[in-house]
Amino acid sequence: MTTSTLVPVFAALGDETRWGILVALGEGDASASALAGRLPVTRQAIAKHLAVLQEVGLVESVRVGRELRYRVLGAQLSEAARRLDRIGAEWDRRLAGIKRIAEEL
Amino acid sequence: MTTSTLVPVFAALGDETRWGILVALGEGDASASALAGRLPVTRQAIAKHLAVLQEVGLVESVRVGRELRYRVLGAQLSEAARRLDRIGAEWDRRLAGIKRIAEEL
DNA sequence: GTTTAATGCAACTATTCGGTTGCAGTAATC
DNA sequence: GATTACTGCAACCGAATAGTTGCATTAAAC
Repeated sequence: MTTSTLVPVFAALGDETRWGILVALGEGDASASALAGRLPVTRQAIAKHLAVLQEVGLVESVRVGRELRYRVLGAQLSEAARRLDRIGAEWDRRLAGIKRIAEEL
Repeated sequence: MTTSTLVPVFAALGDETRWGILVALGEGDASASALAGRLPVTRQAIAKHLAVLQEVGLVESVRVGRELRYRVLGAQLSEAARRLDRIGAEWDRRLAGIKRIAEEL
């Protein structure tokens, strides 16, 4: 159960502004400047958030002329979801086992 | 797509120590004091983390004599995973749509 | 080539957060 | 009832973080 790379992903997802960015990017790829026009924070704040999101692989960037466009990587979200679900299921299995043992006493 | 209650859950999951607590609780229910014996932080630090985890519904507590035992709620993890997966799939669908439109130009 | 519009970098601030120590309260146990 | 062992609360500290402003840089557009 390697949670090594998983924890930073959740940390990245644990911020409202970053979700605002992800949702905005869901409408289509956009640059930090473009996003700044839609969200109530400065371009620089958004650039920092995008760096965090890119660091954990939730977005990727592509140069288009003089702008840097960002794209959401939905597959990475699904991957994190899959791993989380397996951990949750494992815990339920163990708890069920513990409960069964307790009831047999 | 109500992410309202979801974001704090991810914030809670974005900390290594809290994962340590969750994993330890996976071995069986335990009190903050008991967990302090297994993890490299003080009982009070663990108590704070447990409060965070309980706040977002990832653990629940039960009084047993003079101790407060905590239990992991794996189903909550799975629920969060399910919601995350749906969001990821939705984004992939949108991106595929955008890509298709772009290719048709 | 000058202008324009984007990104990159740096410094600074306020707040949050993870952690600690210390002590008060409370409920079993003997 | 005194002791023991757990929880609860509060103050404090350092580091990280979310945000800002300001300026330098770079590349397109005219």
